This record gives sequence, structure tokens and C-alpha cells, in this order.
Amino acid sequence: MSVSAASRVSTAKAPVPPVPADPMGRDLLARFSRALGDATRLALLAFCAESESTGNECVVHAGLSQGRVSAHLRCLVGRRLLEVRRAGRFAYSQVTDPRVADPVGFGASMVADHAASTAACARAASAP
Amino acid sequence: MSVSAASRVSTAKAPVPPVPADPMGRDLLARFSRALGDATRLALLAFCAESESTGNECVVHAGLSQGRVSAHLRCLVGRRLLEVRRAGRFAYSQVTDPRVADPVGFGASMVADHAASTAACARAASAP
DNA sequence: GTAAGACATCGGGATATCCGAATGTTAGCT
DNA sequence: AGCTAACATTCGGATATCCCGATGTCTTAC
Repeated sequence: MSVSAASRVSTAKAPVPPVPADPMGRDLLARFSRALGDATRLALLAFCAESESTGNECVVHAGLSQGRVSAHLRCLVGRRLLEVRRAGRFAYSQVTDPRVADPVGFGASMVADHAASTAACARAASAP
Repeated sequence: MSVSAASRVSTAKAPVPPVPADPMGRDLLARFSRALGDATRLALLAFCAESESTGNECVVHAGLSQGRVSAHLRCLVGRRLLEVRRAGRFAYSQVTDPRVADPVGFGASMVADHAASTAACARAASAP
């Protein structure tokens, strides 16, 4: 089953520490992951993936209030998942870091492999 | 179909779809990301990365109540980030999927690059 | 049979996050 | 100046998540 799973990592020799050892690093990584932990933010990320978009376009695409979308964009920008170019009164947002495709692709493959059970997994007793 | 085949092609052309197009897939990916969005769960993931650990060992390592640690482990198992082997009254948890190292490594490098600003980024007005 | 250990689950309280609506701030237009 | 448009921020309510302590279930030991 999927021998190529490890092909993404050039060597199976832990190229990076699996999880930050220090609590500080873990907290930062947790906050980073939470930025990807919202369907609306993922939709905005997808919307700004290939071409830059104004805030208003994001609002229309997300179908939420302008204030909420602004906060979501600020969150993504704060994690460097999105970059903003200011021009007059417009703010053009876009995904620029090519690495962004990576964790998303991983998560997608993970979800694809276990879609049924992941969806079925009841969110009982305080578990996301 | 194994998604892993479309891994890192050096042609710089979007190797994987950046974000799932369908809302259902985005929601699943969001839930998956939230599983990584807690420092305690990351610590447990690190603790169970190389060798299997019993629930009690996890409780001691995490320094939280047994019930809470059990819920965290259940969350990780539900996302297939952790696997459990039952033996009598013990439950040995361990990270088995080698792909787990990937998103974590990405996030870590991302955080490392922008540690200062990420940490400084105030968590104002409803942004994680 | 009884007791103790390991894990799962159930209340209940505190905090974080999400949301819309209203308000502020800045840039461009007449 | 006065006005509108695009973003940013604040306010208050609803929901989710985190945490502990207590209880339940199953396995093992005496």
C-alpha cells in the first residue's frame, strides 16, 4: 500500500524533527495549525491561491459578513499563509509561499484515505 | 487511487491541489488540522512518535487529568494520527503513518522562518 | 469473590472561537 | 469640504473546546 508515501520526503531519515521539542515551538505550531483548522479560512486560501483577490471579492466568495472575513484574512496573513499588497484603498491578498501546498496536500491525502471513518468519527465529549 | 503518486515533481506546477474544492473536503481537512492545533496533542504525538506508550505514561508525560488525556488520544486516533494496540487492560498508542512527519515539518519550518512575527502577532478580536 | 488498576465516559465551569451588526479609519471622487 | 467605497475594529451572543473530578466498564491479581 502506497510505497510512494515516503517519496515526498527524499530520505526516510527524519529530515525534520517530527514535533518541536520545546513547549514554545509546539504552541506556535499549534496556533499555525489552528489557522488551517477552519473551513472558511481554507476556502479563502483556495480562493487566493492562484490570483490575488480584494477583500470584497473574498467577502462575496465566502458569503460571510465583511468584518468576519477581514478577521479571517488577518489570521492567515499573521501566519504568513497569505500576503497582502496594498494599493490605495484596496488590499489584494494572495498565497505566495509555495510550501503552503504541502501540508494541505498531505492533509487531503490523509483525509482521502480515511474519509469514511474521519467523517463518521462522532465529535463526542470535547474532541474537535 | 493513491494520491502520493503526485508528489513533488520539480516542474513547479502545483503538485497537489492546494485546497479541496468541495466544501465537504474542506470541512474534513479543517477538522484534521484542528487535531494538530493543540499543544497538548502535539506533545502526545511527539511522545508516541518513536515508541508506543500506555495511556498512563501519556497522562504522566502530559501532566493533565487522565480523562482529558484519554479524550486527546481519542481525537488523534480518530484522525489516524495515532494507532492503538490493545493488550489486556492496556492501550499502547503509537504514531505509525510516516506521512505525519510532513505537515509537522512544514509547520515547523514555517514557524521557524517567521517565529518572531508569529509570536508577536496579537490574538486580537477572534483570531486564533 | 473481592479488590485494585487502566482506560472510557459523564457533568460542570472557564475560555476561545465564530458570527453578524455597528462603528472607525483611510483613500478617492465631485 | 462633503461623500462614498474599501477595510479594520469593536460589541455582544452562540457554540466549541479545554480542563478537572467523579463515575462506569473491563481486566488482572489475591
